[in-house]
Amino acid sequence: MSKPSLPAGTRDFGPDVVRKRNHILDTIRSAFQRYGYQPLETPAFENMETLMGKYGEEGDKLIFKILNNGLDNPEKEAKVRAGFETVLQGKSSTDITERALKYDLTIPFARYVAMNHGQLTFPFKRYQIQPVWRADRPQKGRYREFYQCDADVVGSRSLLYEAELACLYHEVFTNLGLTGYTLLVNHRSLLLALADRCGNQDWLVPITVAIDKLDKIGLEKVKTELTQKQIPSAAIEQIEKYLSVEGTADSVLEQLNALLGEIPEGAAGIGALREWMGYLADQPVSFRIDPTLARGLNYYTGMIFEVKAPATVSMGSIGGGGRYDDLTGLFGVSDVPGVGISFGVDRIYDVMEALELFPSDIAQPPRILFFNLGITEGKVTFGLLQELRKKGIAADMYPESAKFDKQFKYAEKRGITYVAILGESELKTQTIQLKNLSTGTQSTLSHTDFLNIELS
RNA sequence: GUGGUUGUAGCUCAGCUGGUUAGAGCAUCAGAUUGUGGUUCUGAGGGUCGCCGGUUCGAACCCGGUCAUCCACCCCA
Repeated sequence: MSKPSLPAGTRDFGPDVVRKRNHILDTIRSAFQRYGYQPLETPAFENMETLMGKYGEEGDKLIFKILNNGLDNPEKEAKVRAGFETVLQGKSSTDITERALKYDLTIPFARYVAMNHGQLTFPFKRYQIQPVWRADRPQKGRYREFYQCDADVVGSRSLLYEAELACLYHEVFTNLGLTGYTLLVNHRSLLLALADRCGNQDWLVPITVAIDKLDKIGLEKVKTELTQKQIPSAAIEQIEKYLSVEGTADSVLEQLNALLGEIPEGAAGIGALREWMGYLADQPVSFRIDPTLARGLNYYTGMIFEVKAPATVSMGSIGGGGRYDDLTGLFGVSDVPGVGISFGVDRIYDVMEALELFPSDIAQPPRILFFNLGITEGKVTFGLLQELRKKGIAADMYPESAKFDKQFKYAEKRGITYVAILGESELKTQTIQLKNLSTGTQSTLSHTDFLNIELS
């Protein structure tokens, strides 16, 4: 029997961790509800065709596939062998795997909307807090099973929603005490306009992939990568101009206007950002327009968001989102535009742990531990224990008669402040001793007085 | 998927150029102390040195493989 172990990239969450996670999840959930989003849950796994091809080529590789049952059925042997050949060629075959674990919450949501669009009232706002799975190689801040918290609204093109989602980010991170975050925004149309300016809109993907790395690898390496991707040098000059844009939001938009304003997509993107900023003018939301922000998921078409953790913790992005014009079109229902954001709870947890942002009173041990001093005494003690529990006071009792030393130490380890002692002599006098472990004070009380006590 | 790091007690780690019986701190258990904890003292239990093979008179240590781990790249929350 080998030692038990966990699959790579997964974790158990002990009591302390769950409490802290719940603190984050509760903060997010209550904000979602205040903004009028409704809860939704979808299955852990979906049909393969629901997920495949939605996240790009890289994404497909990272989808966890579930092996079909009954592959040993002799009647299916030919099919299974053919399917296996397909898999060996690096493709996927539903003859081997027809289901896969969900990779994010957005695509399953799109599937849900496509299946239920007849019943839904638009604009439909939903939030969803569930685990997702990625067959990535784990490393810092990257897990194979992690939670996403998404808020999306479908059925409207109004930029009011982009504005409210920015407020939502601000509210959640402020309530968590994570004030050092940065909200980066951009508009896909600007990137499209840049590709156009360079001479070919098909260059959108290679250009965005390269410039997205600017702050990581520097301008020279970005230019090298663009050259390698056969982007002509005249185009790279344009890109370099685009990348040099910086400053306040207004100044960035002005510079972009000079660069891309003549191109319809450019004008549209700049206009959208201006309108969005108008809604936020009197809101406490802070953000930065980052023309290099691209985001990998290829279904985004409008504004895109990314939340960066404070630079001191090197954690990369702890949230992201954007507008997609036609996500449900992938499932045969067109004309349902949407916009949404996501919180990466596991990374937020890591960041808050690193910055020591969790409140210290997050542990909730029972208030009182009843000592166990024998079966006869225990009967009375158990009765009092249940009375306290009925009154809503968290209390616990030591399971068997043991030395005081042991019972005291147990109370301390669990962080319990009060112990209640009912032994032979208290049994006779129908009293109980209540001791406060942090002050050391102790008093003898009648049972009724004890049950009415106000704990400090 | 590619490259590297590290695997020694429940946890964090020592362990010399290969040399008798592999250590420490914390944790656990017991006692000092049979109805009053935190501190202290004493003692005990706990290890196939990740696993498999090789070199050697001899391997925790050197070599090969393998598994796990963490980190970086790719990509991403």
